[in-house]
Amino acid sequence: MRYHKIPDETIQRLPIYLRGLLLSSNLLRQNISSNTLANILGTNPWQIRKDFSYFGDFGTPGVGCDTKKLVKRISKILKLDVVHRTALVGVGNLGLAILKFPGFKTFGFDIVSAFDTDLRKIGKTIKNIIIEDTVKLKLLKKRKIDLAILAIPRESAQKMADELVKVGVAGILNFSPCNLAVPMKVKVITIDIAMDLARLPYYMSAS
Amino acid sequence: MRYHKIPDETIQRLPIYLRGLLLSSNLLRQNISSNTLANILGTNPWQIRKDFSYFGDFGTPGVGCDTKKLVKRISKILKLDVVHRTALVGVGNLGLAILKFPGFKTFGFDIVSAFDTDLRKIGKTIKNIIIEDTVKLKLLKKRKIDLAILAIPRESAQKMADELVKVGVAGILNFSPCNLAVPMKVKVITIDIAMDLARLPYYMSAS
DNA sequence: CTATGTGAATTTATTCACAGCA
DNA sequence: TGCTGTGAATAAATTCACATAG
Repeated sequence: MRYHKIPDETIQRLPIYLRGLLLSSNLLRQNISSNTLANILGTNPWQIRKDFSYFGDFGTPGVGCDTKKLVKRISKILKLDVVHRTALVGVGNLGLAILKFPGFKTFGFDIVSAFDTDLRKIGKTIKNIIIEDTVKLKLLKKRKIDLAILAIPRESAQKMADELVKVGVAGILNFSPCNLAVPMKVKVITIDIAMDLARLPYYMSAS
Repeated sequence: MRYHKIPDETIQRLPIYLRGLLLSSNLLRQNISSNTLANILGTNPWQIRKDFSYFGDFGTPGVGCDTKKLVKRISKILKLDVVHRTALVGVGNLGLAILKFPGFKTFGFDIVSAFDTDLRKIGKTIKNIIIEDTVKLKLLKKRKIDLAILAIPRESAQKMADELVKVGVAGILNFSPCNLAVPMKVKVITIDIAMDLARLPYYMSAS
């Protein structure tokens, strides 16, 4: 099954695998078995083997998979093998947390611009990035930024998304609790923290 | 199909439906059709109707579904019909954002305690909540808090999760980029922002 | 003897299409 | 006529079980 379309669910899991592999390779492990990886991630080995089977052989039976090779291959599939110049829109508490979070760089995301509407914030510098006025959003095109993180209140989210689309952004990570209507060619992934929290009680044992 | 186990995927979607319904009822709409709701949320009507069919009749053919009734029913299923006393562990940038975010209350989550290890933060008050030392985590039991939001660096996440389990927490919303090993009876939902961002480039059109 | 890779079997979810009700 | 609710049809994902390779 070497030549096969990778299912969407597999794509969803690849970043998790990548995380586990990087964690493991930090420990200077050269090879890893599906069992070990499953343990680290809290999944099962079959799933991992099946997922990997969609894009080629890595494993040596009896030994495991070459960690570095796997990392490279998965990064390539996810297009994380090139640096993605990213803009942050909305430098509130959440925006700040995102701006200061070191974990993005690991996966090739470089936040190079930050925007806000608040005059008190505009002009300030955080992590070597000057916060600029959102009216200057068209700078994104010049700066070759095609990815944006949207961390603003719901009320203005759709409007700002429209602006981002206009200046040529191809992907948006949206933290506003709402659906964003965008052209088909633009991909939006929404993280709605309250929604994830809202799933918890259902699964919690009666207390 | 009135008496039927609700599939997991449906449970995952219920909070989204709830969000849409609340949004819609804010507009003083009494009834809503699966088509309208699908438009708001960016899904399709069949899915919604199918999902709703697992737990009873709401709709009036030709008219739509009673918004209020639906909200009540979904809230009940997700156990969001009671207030959940919640603790925040880790008051960094992300923790602050969470603490100040008003959206949790809508779904019945009341953040009543906050903890940190940083001596400079302990004792400070934010939103009427005094930040306490994590060594006092056992207070959770006394305060009848069974739900925790964990917003701390990965290095200490597992250790803190162990503590939380010890003091009787039944659910954890985990923002650390790692799997948490917990007893089966405890439910963990992990939000790994970098992981979600890492899925974006794959879906972005070649730029 | 251990761990991979994958067809086949099973389970689960999505989509369709339409009967039936207001 | 418009919209619901749901069996049936389709599609997809997960799990199993085992042949195979080091």
